[in-house]
Amino acid sequence: MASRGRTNPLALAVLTLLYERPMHPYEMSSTLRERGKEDSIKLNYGSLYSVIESLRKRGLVTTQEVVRSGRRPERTVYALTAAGKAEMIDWLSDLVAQPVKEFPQFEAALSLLPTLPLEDAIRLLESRLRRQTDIMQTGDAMLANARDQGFPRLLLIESEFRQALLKAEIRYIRTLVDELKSGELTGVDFWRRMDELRNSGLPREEVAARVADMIKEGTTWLDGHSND
Amino acid sequence: MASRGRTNPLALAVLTLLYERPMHPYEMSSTLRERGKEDSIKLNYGSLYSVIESLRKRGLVTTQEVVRSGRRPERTVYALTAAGKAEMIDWLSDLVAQPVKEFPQFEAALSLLPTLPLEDAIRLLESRLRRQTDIMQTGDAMLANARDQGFPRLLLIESEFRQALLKAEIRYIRTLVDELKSGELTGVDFWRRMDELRNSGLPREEVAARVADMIKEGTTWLDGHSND
DNA sequence: GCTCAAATACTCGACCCAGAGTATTTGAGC
DNA sequence: GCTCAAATACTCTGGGTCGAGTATTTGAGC
Repeated sequence: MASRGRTNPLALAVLTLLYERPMHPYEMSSTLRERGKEDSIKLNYGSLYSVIESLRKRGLVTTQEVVRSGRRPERTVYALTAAGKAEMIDWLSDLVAQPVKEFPQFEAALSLLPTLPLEDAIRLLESRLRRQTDIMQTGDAMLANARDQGFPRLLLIESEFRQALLKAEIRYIRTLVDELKSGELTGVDFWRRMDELRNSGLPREEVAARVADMIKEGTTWLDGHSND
Repeated sequence: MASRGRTNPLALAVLTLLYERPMHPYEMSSTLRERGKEDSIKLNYGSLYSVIESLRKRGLVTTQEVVRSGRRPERTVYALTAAGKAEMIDWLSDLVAQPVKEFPQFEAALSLLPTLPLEDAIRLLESRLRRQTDIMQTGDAMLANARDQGFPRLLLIESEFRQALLKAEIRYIRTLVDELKSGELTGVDFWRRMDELRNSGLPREEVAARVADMIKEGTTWLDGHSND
């Protein structure tokens, strides 16, 4: 298995493009942009040229020819090798079938949320909700429009997927805000006491100690739930 | 706004830990692990030491003391500065309130899916569904168990959130598989014809041309839907 | 009191990536 | 036919990240 260097999905996109026909890097970037892939695959020039060079070193693509029109920079045209085609199929199949653990920033933020005062956290979450709702509506409008134009849904599944996740996110946060406000989420009472402690300028070590205690009180639940 | 160098959320986690009390790096990593944060914030030693060094350079933490017990390596204890506390609050607030565009690998995979033969794609998606379902059940069991132990839900919101997204993902893929099988998703008919073309060893350029045509036929729908 | 695995505590180098910078050419509008 | 913005086509550098490697110490079990 040549599963080294499967970090940047942009490299996979390059392989799929060269599966269609030989291309030079700049053309790859414009094609990806035209097809709307830059919404799903992070694309920037620096990375593009360096992933292509790394594919070449690994023997997955070859430089087919170097053309020059006028005094423009040379355009190096790349083509897919047999190994490249195999790697493309293997990598893509893997991405489809194997869920990989990812670390969305907002999940990190949630895990640190009680560091902020409760009231602030609620305000910030509500502000996020408004923005998310805007994004969701724009996306839905775009999809509806595309459908009306007769654009095949097959080429929009990644956007539909993103919208589905976005909606789930919104639903979860809405519920969370409600439960924070009503205090029905267990631990919120404690959060309130923590905020009071922090406000009434007690020695920070005292506060820290109590906080640590409260967090500790129940860490026995930690058992293996690995996924790779 | 000192919003440079807000790349790795691990740095934010470090700031929140030092907000509780001074610590040395290894203790930070064990604390994060104990509290189950490594599920939500990617943690590895190499990054830990380098993000701390970068925080120090930016004046957000200071080295408080260097202790040595026995002939063990020295432990450098770090503390939060005033600027560090401000940055922590600002950064965390930002993460909570501002949705950031991310690029999950599976979304990339979906956007390239029609590169694979239809039947293979379906098989792979079904295989993913099985794995996702397993992960989901493990997660639900873990959450139920924690709740039974009296563990405060407040400290589990990031896991609840992850489960909510996972379930949405499963729902979407289930529907997608159904629609691929029934052919009710527009464009699947075209996918089938593409597969036939590729199978009946026609000149690759011929195939490529027809594929490109089909993809092009409808790219006018592309209008701005930016979010940053 | 000996052994060996696990925990403690970090270091290092190779690779990867982002984004600003560079230089030319085309083409729309006056 | 001149100008200037947009498109074409990359290059370079600095910083970030990963994961394997190193070296000591504790402690459980025989």
